[in-house]
Amino acid sequence: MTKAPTRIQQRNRAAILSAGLDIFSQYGFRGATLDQIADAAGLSKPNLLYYFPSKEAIHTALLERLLETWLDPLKALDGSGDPITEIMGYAQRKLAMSRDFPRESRLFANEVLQGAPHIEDILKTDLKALVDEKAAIIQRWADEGKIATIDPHHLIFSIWAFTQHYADFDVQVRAVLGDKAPHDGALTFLDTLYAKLLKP
Amino acid sequence: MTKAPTRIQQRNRAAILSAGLDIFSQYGFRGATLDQIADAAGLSKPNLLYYFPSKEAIHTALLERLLETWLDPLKALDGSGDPITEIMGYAQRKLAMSRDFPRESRLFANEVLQGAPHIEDILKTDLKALVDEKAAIIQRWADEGKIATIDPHHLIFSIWAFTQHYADFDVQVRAVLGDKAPHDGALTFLDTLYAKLLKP
DNA sequence: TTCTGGTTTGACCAACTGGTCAAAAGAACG
DNA sequence: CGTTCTTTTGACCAGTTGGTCAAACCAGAA
Repeated sequence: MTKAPTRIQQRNRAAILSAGLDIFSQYGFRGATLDQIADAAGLSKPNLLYYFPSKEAIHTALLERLLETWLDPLKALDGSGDPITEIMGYAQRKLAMSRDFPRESRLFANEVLQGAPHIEDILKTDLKALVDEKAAIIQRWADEGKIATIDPHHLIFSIWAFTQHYADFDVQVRAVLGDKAPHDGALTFLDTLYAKLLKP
Repeated sequence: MTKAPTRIQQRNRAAILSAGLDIFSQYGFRGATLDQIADAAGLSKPNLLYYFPSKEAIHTALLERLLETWLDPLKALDGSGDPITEIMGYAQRKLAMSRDFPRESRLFANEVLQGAPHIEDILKTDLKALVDEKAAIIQRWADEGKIATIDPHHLIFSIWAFTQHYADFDVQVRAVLGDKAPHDGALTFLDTLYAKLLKP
């Protein structure tokens, strides 16, 4: 039976995960160093390795924690709800995640960009199953004439691409827009875009 | 006066740039190693450093070569052409680049994801100027009633996001779609999407 | 207070990193 | 052939990397 973690353990493990998220999301797995993470967490390197057995363990813990919540917005798409409302709601939730959890989005982007070495299996099983299930719902809505006829998979890709773009390419978006906060305009655009696309 | 490069120089520099593109686009600047690049180029590490003075020099050369052509599709957007045709043509050219030059797309994505340390200035000057210029054209078209009223900057972002998604998140797209070639469906979807969005 | 178990650290290590250099090995050309 | 210039390489280096370990430190229970 595993013992309950002490207060110190909780605090330090949390600090390490937060620091790891900062560093990994910025430099990718191979580009990040334990020294950087330890420094950002306010711990010495040996002390960091007292809480996590290896660099890989930190990265894995982060990815697992991320994947738990990453797919929630799509899971919440309800086949018995109003089609337009459901799909637009999904896109809006995804955009909100991009605004509220940009580091997580970039961690995921880094992982997938580099060939998804740690999560390829999950993508091929869990993610594919979830997407296929929701795509079938969207397809049914199209067949019933409740939304326009479009390819459900590419519809989902377009939502991923557009919403995550504001987190993953943040520097570029800011460089082009200047001071203006990007997310307000993004939300308006997103609403217009999918309203027009989905209208039967 | 600089001498003309020999055949060997041309061949080896090209091999190094191709190998560097492979490695940098997969691991990012910090994650890539000279040994990997040298190995992929079929050269020894000292020999590689005979052609490029440093790791950074290879990376810079790649980014410079990339930026020359990366913005061409947007530059080609013609303010005197037919609005719908011009914008849809731009999106199609971008999607074609994603299909034909996925490594370049991922090199760019890695750079921007990691905060664009080497090209932030270019983004803020050249890229911003180009985007602002084309956004003004699109805004004019909207004001003249030739296309629907939308935010031109976010329209451009959406085109970048959607088209590059197929190169940058290739592993994820393949994991979800299985065997099916993604680009055919993507092109059809893209055409439908922007036709509906832009129709006044 | 002592004892105990969790916590922290300095010193250390082998492997790898980007990069150097002198010397050897090829081309090119008369 | 010999000469000159380009190309390639093995040996090497200092700094960094992920990771280890014994010893020291500390919080709390008895």
